[in-house]
Amino acid sequence: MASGFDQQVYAVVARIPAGQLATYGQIAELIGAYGCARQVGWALRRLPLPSAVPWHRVVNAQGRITMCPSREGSDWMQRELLLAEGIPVDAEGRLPLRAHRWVAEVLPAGR
DNA sequence: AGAATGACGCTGA
DNA sequence: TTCAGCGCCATTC
Repeated sequence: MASGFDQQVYAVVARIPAGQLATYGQIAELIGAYGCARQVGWALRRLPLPSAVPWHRVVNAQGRITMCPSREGSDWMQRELLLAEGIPVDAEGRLPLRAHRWVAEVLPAGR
């Protein structure tokens, strides 16, 4: 069952604009759970597919898709979805995170 | 209740 | 830049 934590994660992920990326740690921090980046990963793991949440826009701070056998290949699906968003993903799962970094618009008039 | 695991992050080598 | 180790914290056995 999706716990409140999971709902918060989905809510934040849903705020990520198309073509932009966010990290697990960033999501965790936005929901007030700094240091719980792993829990964010679990929330996405429990996320059934297909889902209305753009989970594919969430990657690790290393700027690479977390390729893990526990995902039953959903990691490669994420790569396909990112390519569809216009984000070039390397065969090793690496992507231009710095160029597509999503910045939560909660700051006063950026810049 | 205790120990092990995990879609992570950071620092050091 | 890549690899290894340690730390955080909730979930699972």
